[in-house]
Amino acid sequence: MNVLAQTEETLKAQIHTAVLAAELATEDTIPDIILETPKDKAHGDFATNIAMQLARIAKKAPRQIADEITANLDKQAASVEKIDIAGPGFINFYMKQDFLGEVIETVLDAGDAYGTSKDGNGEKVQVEFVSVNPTGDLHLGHARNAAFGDVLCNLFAAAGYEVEREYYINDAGNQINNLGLSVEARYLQELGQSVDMPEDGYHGQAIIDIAKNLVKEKGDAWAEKSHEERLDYFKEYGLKASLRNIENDLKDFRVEFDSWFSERSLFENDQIDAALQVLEDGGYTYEKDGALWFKTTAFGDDKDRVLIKQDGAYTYLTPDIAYHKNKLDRGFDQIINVWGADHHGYIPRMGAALQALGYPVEKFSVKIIQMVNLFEAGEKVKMSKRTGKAVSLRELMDEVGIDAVRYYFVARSNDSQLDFDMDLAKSQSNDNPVYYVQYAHARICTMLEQAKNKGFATDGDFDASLLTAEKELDLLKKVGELPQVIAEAADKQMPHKVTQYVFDLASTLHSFYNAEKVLDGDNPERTSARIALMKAVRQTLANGLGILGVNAPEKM
RNA sequence: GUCCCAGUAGCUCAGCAGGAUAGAGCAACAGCCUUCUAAGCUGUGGGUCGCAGGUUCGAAUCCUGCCUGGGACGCCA
Repeated sequence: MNVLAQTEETLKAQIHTAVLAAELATEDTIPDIILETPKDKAHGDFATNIAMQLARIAKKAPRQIADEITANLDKQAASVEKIDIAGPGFINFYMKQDFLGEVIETVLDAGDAYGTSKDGNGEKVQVEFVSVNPTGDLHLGHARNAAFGDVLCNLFAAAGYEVEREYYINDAGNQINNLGLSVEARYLQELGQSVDMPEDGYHGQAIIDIAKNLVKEKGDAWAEKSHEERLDYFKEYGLKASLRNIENDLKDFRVEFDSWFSERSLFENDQIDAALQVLEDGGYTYEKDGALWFKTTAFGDDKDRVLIKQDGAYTYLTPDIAYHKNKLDRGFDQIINVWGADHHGYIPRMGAALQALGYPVEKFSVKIIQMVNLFEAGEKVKMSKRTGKAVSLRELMDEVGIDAVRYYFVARSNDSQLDFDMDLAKSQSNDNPVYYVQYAHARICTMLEQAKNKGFATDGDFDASLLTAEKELDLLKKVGELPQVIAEAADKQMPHKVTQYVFDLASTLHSFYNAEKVLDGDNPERTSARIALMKAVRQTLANGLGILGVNAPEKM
């Protein structure tokens, strides 16, 4: 299945055996053999630093150790052509030329499944992301969260985890009241009344649109009703409309959730009181100043947190504790939350809660997505809920394009802040690296089309050993890396590794394309091999882009 | 004051479970289209890896302290 990994495993095992045979270490003292792919091709196909690591154990000079290892290595069994000892004691392995020969067949046989693995062992992972309050449009920052979360889930799925995407709907808090008030104000304004927006109102365009719709559907019927009656209705109406907008926007952004979890359902099922009871029974709560407190300091938090306020209402934390309890009770091996940087301070108290409830805290983790800074006309735009001034996901999709936005947001580490230059994204969208990658895919598709038109066989047998040009070997090696890239990106939860990989592969393809001709009537056998190579690269690019949720076009 | 993230080329960022001369894109400069898509390729220039210590055969990577920028420290959500 995974040619490269198999080759590496065999080589590692042979090195292991050689070290023992040379009596440089024992089964107990031998370190893990680490193989790396040298950055410089002059250093071979694989390299290991084992000789340096053994220096202490064997009490010999690294280069001497390296000599002894190579003398004891079964080159034949490891498919090694040549060995060099270099630098301070690196052992460089040059593999027999055909070690990459099976790559193409492996890729073509696996098709869309190439790159996937079973590393995750079917472990059940749940990722909760976006979870924006249903009080307006999704904006720039949410888009980053959505792209990251979605690609992370794709990665988990590809790496053999069982993954579920969940959106937590905050439909029970104060903000729903504010939503109702905001819709009410906009509604009355639509009807020509001069009404101020509430202090904590939501000023975005989304609420205005909702109010317009209300007027269209119901006319001024609700202006006559009592404020209380109206508010009740507007809250529900606003909530439903907002959720519909959010779901639509996300769907168009190619993000679909398996589960939408309502905060209210926790109230309705008494799950909050149940969670509180467990905390109380554990002796983790106390009353002070007319409020109920949670001793999060017992688990390393800065200060204790209020669970029930003086006025008898829950704080935000309380239902959230019940929510996370609910998640773990659903039997996930891992629950991952994707949060904005402004929520990072919330992690210790959530961790505290889960510990107090008796869950292993390792099952819970949070990925923090750093802020997105918006630049327009060279100036940083301050985003604020109050003014509603922010670029929405919808605008981004319309003006920049879905592929470009998704790619852009997962091109960087989630730990780094991100500058988003709206003018650049709009005006120079052709400079976006996503097109570079897509172009590589389209280029291959054109070649394959040409091959058909010119009468070359595109499905026949081929001899992979004819692929000996430097650029061909580069491509084979790169293509062979995908399974490890996906496995590592999933394991480290770093989607941007895939973005980088796909870019590198595209670069290798473009370089090959400019150096070698694929369709050559004078050399039909090599042409067949190259066509097969192109098909493998195309598949690999498509699979990588698939993980990113970016289209792989056949023409550009 | 405490906590989190970042500080690497002119700009935006990779690299950080320690390893060989620190990489890419953009920008700059010089080349490459009668030949499968030039949204491409090839080459050149450009770096005290924030600063100072420490750990070791070896540190951009690990530890400590400091500096700078951003974020968080609510009986808001």
